[in-house]
Order: sequence, then C-alpha cells, then structure tokens
Amino acid sequence: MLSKKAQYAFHALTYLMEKKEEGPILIAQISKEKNISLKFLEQILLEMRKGGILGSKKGKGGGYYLIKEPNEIPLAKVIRLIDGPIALLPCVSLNYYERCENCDEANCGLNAVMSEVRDANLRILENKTLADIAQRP
Amino acid sequence: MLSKKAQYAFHALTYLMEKKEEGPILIAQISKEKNISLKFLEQILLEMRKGGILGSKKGKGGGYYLIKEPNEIPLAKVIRLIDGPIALLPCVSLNYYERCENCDEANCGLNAVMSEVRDANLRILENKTLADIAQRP
DNA sequence: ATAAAACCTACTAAATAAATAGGGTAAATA
DNA sequence: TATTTACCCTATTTATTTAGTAGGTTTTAT
Repeated sequence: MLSKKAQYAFHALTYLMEKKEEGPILIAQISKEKNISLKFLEQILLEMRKGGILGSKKGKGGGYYLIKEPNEIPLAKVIRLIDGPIALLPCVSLNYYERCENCDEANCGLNAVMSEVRDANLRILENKTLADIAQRP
Repeated sequence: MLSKKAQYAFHALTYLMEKKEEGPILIAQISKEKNISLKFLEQILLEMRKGGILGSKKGKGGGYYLIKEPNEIPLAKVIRLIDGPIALLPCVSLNYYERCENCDEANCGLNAVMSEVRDANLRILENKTLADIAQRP
C-alpha cells in the first residue's frame, strides 16, 4: 500500500495542477484545501522539490509550483521518491535492488514471478502521468 | 514490498512442496533448512493452516503439509493471508476496501489508475500458483 | 527594516513488523 | 496409563517505520 505521505503528495500535486496558472501556491493553502497537516505537507513538498518535481519561491508571493508539464511526470517517479521501491521484493527492484541471500536468482521461481509483477506495474506507472490523475469533468 | 513474514511463508511453502511426498514436516526442520526463527515460523505456519493452505498433525510423526495441490494455491491467496491488501490504496482494494473521504471515486483519476494497477497485479497473482514458484531444475 | 513564506533539522508519538517466551493440548507409543 | 513428541495459542518485548510536531533560519518583496 502507498503511505499516507504518498497519498498526500498526490493530493498536493493534483491541487497544484488545478492551480497551475496562478503562480506559486502557498503550503498553507494546499494544507487547508486538502486537509493535510501543514508541517507534514511542508516536508513532502520539500522532498518533491529536491526530487525535481516541484519548484519553489521564498518570501512574499512565494509558494510551490510544478516545474514540468503534468504529462511529463510519471506516477512511478512520485511513488519512488516518496515511498521507495515499487517492486514487491528487493531482489527484483530496479531502483532499490538488493541481492537476496541463499538464492540463485536466475533459477528462483519467486524471483521470476515477482519480476513479472514488477513489469506489469511499471508498464502502467511509468506511462501514466500526473495528467492522467487530474480530476475528470 | 512484501513483509519478511510473507517471504518466509513462501520459503516454507516451497520447502513443503519439495518434501510433499514425505508426509508431515517438522517446523524445526523447515526453520533450520530455511534459516527462519523457529517461533516466528510457528506463527506463520499456524496462520496458513487457519487460512486453509496447510494441514497439520500433532504428536510424534506430526508436522505440517500442503492440503491442496500446489497449482491450486494462487500466490494472491498467500499474500492476502499474511500481508493483507494487494492494492496500493484502500479505495481500490477488493478484499480490504475502505471508502476514501472527500473523494468521488467514480470521478477520481487516482482511483482509476490504481484500479488498473490492481487488475494488472491480480491478473498475475491470481493465476500464478505455488507450482509456478517451485525451484526450476 | 519588516513581514511573509519557504527551508531545514531534530524530536516525539503512534503504529506496525519482527522476534521471543512459555505454558497448553492432542496424539502416538510403549 | 505414562511419557514423550510436536503443534497450539496468547502475551510480551524489541526494533523499525510512519506520522506528525516544534522551532529556529534564510530568502524575498515591499
């Protein structure tokens, strides 16, 4: 399951998409509109800025904003940034790989199935973007 | 990611498959062969027995054994039993559904994508069985 | 200068995961 | 029937992760 943090991240991003013509948006505004603890949200937005998803501006008139078009940000990127691996096992993770002990991966049946699962997930999560989760009319 | 518990469950099941002609297998034997804490494994096997995956026999000559053919046990069943939901969000879970607040699910873009992800996962995890994760030759 | 707003780090609390402990109960065997 | 074997069951402990809080720092517009 996605963490609360990741869910909040998606809510915030959705909000920033809706308001993207309005320039920088205050953390406080997102926090209020989306019912997310302000300080927690602050951390989440900061992570996304450092992760290259958001831009920010300090001082009066400041706030957060998207630095790319929504259709250029795959959902996989957000999930990996906030929650880490998408795979179900470390030994099949592309971005957070860890070898598993006492296991010959080339001949491990679980490894094979879980690789298939990972691929099925990524086929969706790498191709669907923020644009796809925008509120429908 | 799958918990350690679920990973241990799969290791134990794999072992029981290999030894399925030998009658009941001791917890202690699985524990030793697969390097899993005996007491922790005990709990895991018990859960799987209660969940209808394993049978057990007490007393001398006792132990655990599969009560179905490996190809009759989908991986999804094991995962749900040990770790709970397979879906990434409660609002798209088939077996552990929870409505999400302030969200019109029918028009929620995230809900739609995450449903798709769930389906892709289940297409694999409901169809692949223990037989598919048995060690290859 | 002042006020607004993000930045950054540390800390706390709650929840969950992982492991341990230990007596209870049923079955087999002698 | 006594004894041993081995699963049964619940509670407790410990470690890790998640969620949330706190408070000062830096930057920017006016």
